[in-house]
Amino acid sequence: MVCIFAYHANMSEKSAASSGLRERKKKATRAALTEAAVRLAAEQGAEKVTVEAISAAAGVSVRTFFNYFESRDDVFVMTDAESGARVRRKLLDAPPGLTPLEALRDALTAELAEAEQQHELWLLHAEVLRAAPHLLVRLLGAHLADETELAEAIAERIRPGGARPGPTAPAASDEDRRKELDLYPRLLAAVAVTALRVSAEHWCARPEERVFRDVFREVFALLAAGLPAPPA
Amino acid sequence: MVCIFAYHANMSEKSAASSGLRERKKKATRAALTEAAVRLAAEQGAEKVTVEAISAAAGVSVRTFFNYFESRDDVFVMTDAESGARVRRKLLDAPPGLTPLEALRDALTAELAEAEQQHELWLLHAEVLRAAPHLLVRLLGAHLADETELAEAIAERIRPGGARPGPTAPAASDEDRRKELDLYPRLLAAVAVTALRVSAEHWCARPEERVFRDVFREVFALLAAGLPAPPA
DNA sequence: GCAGATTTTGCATGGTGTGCATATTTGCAT
DNA sequence: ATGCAAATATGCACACCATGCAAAATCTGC
Repeated sequence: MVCIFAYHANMSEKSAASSGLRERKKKATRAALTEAAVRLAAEQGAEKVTVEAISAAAGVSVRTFFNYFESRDDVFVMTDAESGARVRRKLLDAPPGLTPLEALRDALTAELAEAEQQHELWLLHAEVLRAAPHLLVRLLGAHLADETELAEAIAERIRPGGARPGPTAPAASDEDRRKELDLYPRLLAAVAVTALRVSAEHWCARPEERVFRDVFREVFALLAAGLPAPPA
Repeated sequence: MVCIFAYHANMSEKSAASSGLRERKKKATRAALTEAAVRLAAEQGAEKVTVEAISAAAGVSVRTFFNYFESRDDVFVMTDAESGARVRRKLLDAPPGLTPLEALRDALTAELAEAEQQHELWLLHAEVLRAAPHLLVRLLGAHLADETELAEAIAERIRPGGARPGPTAPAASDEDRRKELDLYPRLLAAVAVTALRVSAEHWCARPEERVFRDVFREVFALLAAGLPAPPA
């Protein structure tokens, strides 16, 4: 039950194509489990779905399920382990003329475009999460796990090379890395993740009214303007 | 396992002094359970603490534990059920000259001052949560539950009486209430909660450097300025 | 005190999660 | 192909989590 923050350790260990079949089979099993879980949850409600049912639907044993997911709830999170890394890469590669907030907005926009490919399952997933706030919290937790790394990328973009005012002791452990982070990168990362969530929630509540990108851009415009009171 | 979002239903039902001893005893039992849980967790790590141990330390049966908390993890959240209501009240009572962001900042500041009273246990709690990110996520979930209500209060402050542009169909259910909310109040509420969290995390990482209120005010200043890139 | 409501408790039951030993599958070199 | 080493899947045992139910203990108002 160490949990949430380590459940893609499997893939990241030697991720890059350590060997074809093994890697592919693991990805397939993992995908089968998540898809089975989401489809079952869409039918009968997330709380009614047991690990046994999911495992059976995916054609593996219950024990194998727990080899892939630390807990039952984790299977409903469905986070792409490499998504965070892509966003950070895009952030660092963005034109230097952009403000941090703009660069972050564009990086997230690009990532969202890629996520649109699994459209159908994604929507089903959203439906499940709406009915089970409990699981939505887990998803937030997954995003939270990426937050510190995103903050580090932001800090790197602002001050390439890592030069920072103040004491520059060499930081090794995770704990130390968190302490070394400035307030601004942490805040920007956290606010960006929040902005993404609010955009998603608001758009999900009225999907027909506007396309998602418009909501997303309005949110970032509000942030850039300092969250002014809207005109009466 | 319905969870997280309802675990203070007990007290809010008839909260206001339905009868002296009963109410006091319930509060005492609940407090004893949370305090026992936090102290045990501080000693041996949150994951090692069983419900049985907590119940024993608090002098009640295991079954009684589950009368107070929907799940084992909930005991570590330690959220004051009335805190959200106080913040909303303060927000609505704030001087009309303040911007929404300023009013929210002051309301939260005032609430934090009250929370300082349980200083010692609060710090112990922070220590436990740092070692168990899993539980920190639960706390975020608790805050998330307050978020929608906070957003409603913000909307009310902006437009007293609830007059909003667009279709004004009477909204009854919770689902409908969420749909009716504008983007701005939702965003402001979410960002404020996030700002609070980041402030707390940053301060906890370097408690000796600055007092908490200073960190908190800097965060809100950054938000009001539109999150500009910090000076090199 | 007493009747009625509330709370606590023990017990039974089923789902969740982990360690360990074993069987199977895969990668690789021969 | 064949055999060996590493990784993976599985079954089983066991502890913990969580809930429903009925009986006992406690509190409230009279």
